[in-house]
Amino acid sequence: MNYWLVKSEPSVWSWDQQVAKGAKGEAWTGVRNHTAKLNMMKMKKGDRAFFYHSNEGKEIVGIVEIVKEHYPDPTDKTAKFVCVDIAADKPLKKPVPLEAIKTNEKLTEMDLVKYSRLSVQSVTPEQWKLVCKMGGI
DNA sequence: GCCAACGTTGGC
DNA sequence: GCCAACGTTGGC
Repeated sequence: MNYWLVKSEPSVWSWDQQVAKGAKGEAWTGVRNHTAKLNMMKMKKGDRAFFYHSNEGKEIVGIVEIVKEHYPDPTDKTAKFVCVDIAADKPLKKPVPLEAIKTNEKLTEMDLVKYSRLSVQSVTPEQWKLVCKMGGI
C-alpha cells in the first residue's frame, strides 16, 4: 500500500464535508498541476492519504481512503487532468499541525515542508507511522 | 527554446 | 496583506 497527502482549503472543501459523503466518497477534482496529477495516477484503490487543511488550521485532520482510481477530471475542459474518488476513513484523535511537522527532525523531508504548494503529495511509510502516532492513532 | 512577465498558492 | 516559490504564458 502507498501513502499520500492531499490538501484542501476548508473554506472550499473541508474534512466535515468529506465525512458527510460517507464511504462512497467524493471526486477529488480541481487539481491543475502536473506533479500532483502524476501522484494521483500512481494511487491505487485502498491506498490511504492524510487530509490536510491549508490556510485555515494548517493541520492534518484525518485519513481518507482511495475508493476509485484515476479517471478524467469532469471539471477540466482541457481534458488533460485527472481526479480520484476519496472517502473519509477516520479522523485523527489529535490533529497534527504543520508546526509540529516542521519541528520534528524526522519529518523535515516531508513534501509538506519542502514543497508547500504541491496539493497531492506522497508520504513514506515511516512518515505515515510517525504522523499517525502523533495524531493519537 | 529562452526568459521576462504575470498569476496562483499558501505560510506568515 | 505581504511575499516567496513556482507554474504558465507569450514575445522574440
